[in-house]
Amino acid sequence: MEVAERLFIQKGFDGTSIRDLSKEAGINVAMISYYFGSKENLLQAIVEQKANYGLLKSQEYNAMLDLTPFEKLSCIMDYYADKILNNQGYHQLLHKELNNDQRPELRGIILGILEKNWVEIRKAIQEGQDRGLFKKDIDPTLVIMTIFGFLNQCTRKDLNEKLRLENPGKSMNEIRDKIKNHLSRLLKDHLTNY
Amino acid sequence: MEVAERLFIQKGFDGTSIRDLSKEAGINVAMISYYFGSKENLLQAIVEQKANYGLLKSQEYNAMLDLTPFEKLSCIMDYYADKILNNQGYHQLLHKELNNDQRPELRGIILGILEKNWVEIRKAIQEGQDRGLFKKDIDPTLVIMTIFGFLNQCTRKDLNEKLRLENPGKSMNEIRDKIKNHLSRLLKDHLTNY
Amino acid sequence: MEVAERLFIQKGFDGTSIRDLSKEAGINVAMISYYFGSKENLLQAIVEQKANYGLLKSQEYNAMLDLTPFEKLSCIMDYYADKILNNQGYHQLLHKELNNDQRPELRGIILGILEKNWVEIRKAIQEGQDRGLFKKDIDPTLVIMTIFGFLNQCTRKDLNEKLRLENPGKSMNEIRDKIKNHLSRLLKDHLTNY
Amino acid sequence: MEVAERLFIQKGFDGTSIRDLSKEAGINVAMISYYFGSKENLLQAIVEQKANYGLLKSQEYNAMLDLTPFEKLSCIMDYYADKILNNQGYHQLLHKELNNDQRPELRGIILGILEKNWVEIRKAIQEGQDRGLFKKDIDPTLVIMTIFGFLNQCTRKDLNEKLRLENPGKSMNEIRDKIKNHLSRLLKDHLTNY
DNA sequence: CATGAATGAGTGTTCATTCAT
DNA sequence: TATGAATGAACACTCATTCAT
Repeated sequence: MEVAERLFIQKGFDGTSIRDLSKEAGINVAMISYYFGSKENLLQAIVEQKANYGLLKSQEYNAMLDLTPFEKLSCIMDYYADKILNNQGYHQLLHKELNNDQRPELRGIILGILEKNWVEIRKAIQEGQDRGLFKKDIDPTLVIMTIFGFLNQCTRKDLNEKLRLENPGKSMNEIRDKIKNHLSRLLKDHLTNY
Repeated sequence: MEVAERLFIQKGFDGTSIRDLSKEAGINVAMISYYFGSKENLLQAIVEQKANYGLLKSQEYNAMLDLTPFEKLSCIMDYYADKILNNQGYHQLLHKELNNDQRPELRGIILGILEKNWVEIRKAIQEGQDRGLFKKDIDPTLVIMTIFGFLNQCTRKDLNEKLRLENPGKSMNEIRDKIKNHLSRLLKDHLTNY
Repeated sequence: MEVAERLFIQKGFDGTSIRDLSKEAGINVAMISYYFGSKENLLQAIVEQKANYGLLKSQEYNAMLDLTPFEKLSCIMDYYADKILNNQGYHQLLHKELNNDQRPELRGIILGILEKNWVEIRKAIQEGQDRGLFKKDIDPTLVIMTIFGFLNQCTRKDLNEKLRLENPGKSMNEIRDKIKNHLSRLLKDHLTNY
Repeated sequence: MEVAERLFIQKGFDGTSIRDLSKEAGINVAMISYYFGSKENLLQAIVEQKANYGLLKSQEYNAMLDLTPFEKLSCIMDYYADKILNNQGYHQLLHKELNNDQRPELRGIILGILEKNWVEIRKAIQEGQDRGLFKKDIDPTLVIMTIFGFLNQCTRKDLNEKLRLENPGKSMNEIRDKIKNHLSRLLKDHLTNY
């Protein structure tokens, strides 16, 4: 499944044959059908395996209760940033399948996965707005799109490379912190009544 | 080529056979190889045809000379927003191929296309920073990633739908204005020294 | 289709691969799917091509009007005997598929073909019975089963061989006449009030 | 083996996979190879198990010594009729494999089985001819082909159904008696010098 | 004795492309 | 310029069988 995830991203689902997969994984071609039933099921299995990768565990969320809305939002964003940046390939896979009409069932699953991620962030934003700490005339949906749109860009290999080149001497962790800080500051500027 | 663009997005490049294309376009299967040489060349032709779609024409840019950096940035963003939102399918196609290792030549072309879009925005941001109107401790790259990341999200069909549902009674143009306003305000908040 | 008919009999439909067919027919493996859509359609095409092989042409039947019922029956039987003995392979193919639950549509077609053959014979028998020339206490269905059952046996390769060995010096035509005479005499003995 | 017999008739030997068999029989896929060595051996085992199903036991035959040749023939035919009608599936299986060139060894076995059935009938016919009770100018082979050809037709599912519909209210046993009577009367008409 | 895992060979079908016309 | 016919290669998948346990 690890091999498949990688190849599906590199060559696309339809562009990857089970012979490619079996050769790369060092297994027999029949094994994919044997274990997963079909190539398509393999893709679905990959997606579902990490389905809950970004869902905040309830205890983590409860621990945030005494934080300000912005701190909370910032925490959650950091959380998702880490999750996405640690699973860049998987995340790209999700988005590659997202617009594909050929596999509507899988599409539904992916939409469900992504939707979950939205909920927590939306809650935090709306709490801030309700408590008068965030501007009220801001559409949370557009904000969330901004967040995930930005994190999405961070999974692009060429931009990863660009960031690395533009920040010579910085470790991947430092770059990652930069990304998180950017997001945090961006939203502070945008949401809060300074 | 229009049919191909549509099908390549709906079903992916490898998921679309030239028989699908020829049937949908009402032409002979041999025509694609005949005119384009190969299916891959067809894809490349599609990409290259619109290659310069987002490049500001020089006269448009010159007309901006007397604008403030932020007005200039805002203009350019509006310009790209329109271009991208009017060519959502094409834009998705670019990003689908962007991570595909199978067609490195095409990948290079796409990177070139996207890079052009960056340049103008980067110039405007840096001008603002140089003239002390924008905060200096902001990384333009991250800002540009934010902009295009957000516009990218706007090409997702499911999010198009979500926006439509969340803004009942609003026309597509009004929603588009909302998107542009969000971008403009987001960057004003983030970049300028209020 | 000739090659397919032969191989389907020799090795069975499922026992014959399209690679067998293409090699034997000297064509490309893709041609069967190309022309017939599928291997199953090929089988169906073979069956349907000869579908009316045994149907008496109306003018032939009209010419029989002045014959006695038994002469008429005898004529028809001779007719079918020739048709079946000239298409032994095809006839075996029909019976091989007749009990196969896997291809119900084809089964229906075959039943229709065989049914047509019954009608004319039944008519002749019943005419004889109505005119008091044939015994009335005989079930036409069992008689027809006897006729086709016997002709069916005649298509067995091993029995063909046995008949040839038991009738040394006789040509295939002479053996065929013997078969027809047997049928004719058998039914005369059985049906007529001597 | 019972399951296999049924499926081999329904779907053909090549059309039945050992997975079909194992699922239907509720056993492990490896069991067939384990017990029978191969799928082909399973088929052979099925055929051989009932190989002697139609062979008159010697004591039964001896009891016939004081019967007339026609009574004897009639007895034997009744005997075979019962055997075949009680094992319609098996009988069909034999005939399906009879023309299959793929498994010559099995073919030989089947020919041997069917041949045994011929011998007793031929003996009875020839005894009648020798004793001047049956017409001498009749070819026993054609008579036997008529008998087994007819009984063969009786194993066709569609004709079973047809007979049932044409004889409403009659039990299967009554229909079976009708079949036997037909055969008996047919041969009396044909063979004896009334 | 029995089986789940595994495999190489083979299945029918579809592929992008070529070519004579 | 345009196309129907044809093809070799590749496709996802299923096959009967083997083998360690």
